[in-house]
Amino acid sequence: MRASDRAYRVLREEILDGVLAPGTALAEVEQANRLGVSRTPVREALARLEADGLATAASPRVLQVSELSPASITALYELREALEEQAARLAAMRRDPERFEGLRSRLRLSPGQLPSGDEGGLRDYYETVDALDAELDAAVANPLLIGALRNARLHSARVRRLARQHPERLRAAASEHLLIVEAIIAGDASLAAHATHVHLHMSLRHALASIEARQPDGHRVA
Amino acid sequence: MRASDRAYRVLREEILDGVLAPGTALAEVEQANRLGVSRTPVREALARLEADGLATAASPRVLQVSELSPASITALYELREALEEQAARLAAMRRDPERFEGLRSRLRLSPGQLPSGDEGGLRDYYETVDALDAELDAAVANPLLIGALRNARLHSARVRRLARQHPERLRAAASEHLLIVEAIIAGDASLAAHATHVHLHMSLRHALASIEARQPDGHRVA
DNA sequence: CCGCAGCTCAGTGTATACATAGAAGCGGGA
DNA sequence: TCCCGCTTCTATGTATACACTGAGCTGCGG
Repeated sequence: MRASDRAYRVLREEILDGVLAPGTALAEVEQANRLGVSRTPVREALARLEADGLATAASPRVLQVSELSPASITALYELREALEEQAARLAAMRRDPERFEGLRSRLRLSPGQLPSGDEGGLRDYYETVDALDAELDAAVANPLLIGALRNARLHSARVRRLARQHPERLRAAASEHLLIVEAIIAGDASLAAHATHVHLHMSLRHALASIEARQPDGHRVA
Repeated sequence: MRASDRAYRVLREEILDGVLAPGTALAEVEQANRLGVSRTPVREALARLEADGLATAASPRVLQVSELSPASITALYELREALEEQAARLAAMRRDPERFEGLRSRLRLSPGQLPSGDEGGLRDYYETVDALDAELDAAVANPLLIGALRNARLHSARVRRLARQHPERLRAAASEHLLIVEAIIAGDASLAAHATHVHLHMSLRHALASIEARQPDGHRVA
């Protein structure tokens, strides 16, 4: 694999996981030394991160890890609303019903598996959600829309790892996802879109509450 | 200005204008020689173009100017629907009404100025549309959404320059825009979104018809 | 003591040299 | 004549050298 790709993935993962906290300066030489490659691939990786919105140019010469504030999370959900409702609509219109049946089964089982509390159930659930995303992409069959969705998912993953996930919320999310999948299988575009809206609304509410609970003063998250 | 920025802008403009036709290979050395800079800034420019979706990696080593087919135009409009309806909704909710009044006046005058047929009226109209985009961005106040919108506008500009613009269509577009602006001033989010939907529908229909008329066999546009 | 000018230097922006891999063309053999 | 394999060569990927700008510090003058 190319060194620039590795640099990009490492940096991206570190930003998503919070290892590189918001506001951290991303200097070319420093990261090049740390990652054991030259400035050239690092430079390319940083450019990609900036294009993704995970890094922001604070001034012409300094690049920082993007802030993750309640405001920016709300903004993310406004974008997701636009993209995911459209995706759900189009998927319901274009899907091959059979391809979503496996997901329906898995989501029906999820509520029972999640309260177990072990790590396995949670990772399994996220794999199901990822599979749903993949099927949505396949059904939507719109490269531009998929590209925008992918970027939004990047930021979503960051929020997901910041917000503490309670089992009860995950169970609710699973049933929300189930409704979306059922609407898609039924070819009900309107229901798919509205169910997506509901899911995003609940998800945002939970994310904000979870972060607020963790950092009551709001100072540690700028 | 940085050489990489210049390279990016030149290449972008050439792609939008069709000087670099869809399918054209974008080789680093070739473009570097042509633009009079080294490979380094060209490399950065090409990476940005690929991130924009204006260039596509045909194989791991060859980058090409993206195709512009009826299918990809339809896909673009599906993305614009999602983004611009959301933007219109949010703008209607958050706008400072006074900032849109100038646009309203200009759009009311547009139909009378456009039939003149001269280049000035047309350029003036596009400036009005650009100003509308800028006011929308300001009102929406959502960096992520604005970023996605900007990218969609890039592709829209490409379609606009490909499709022949009849004065009658531009007059209709102006009145569609006027309705959107009036809805935003009135704070009517639902109307703003629906008016945007209508505008995009008419615009897509016109664009497809215009391209079909120009290239009946569909061979020159892959 | 404070403010400004000049300097130093760290870090980016660009150019270029080197490494490498993929593709195309050529030659030999069946 | 066709196919396979080798070679060569071109274009990308990476490293590094050089250029330059902007920020911060220091020292002088008021």
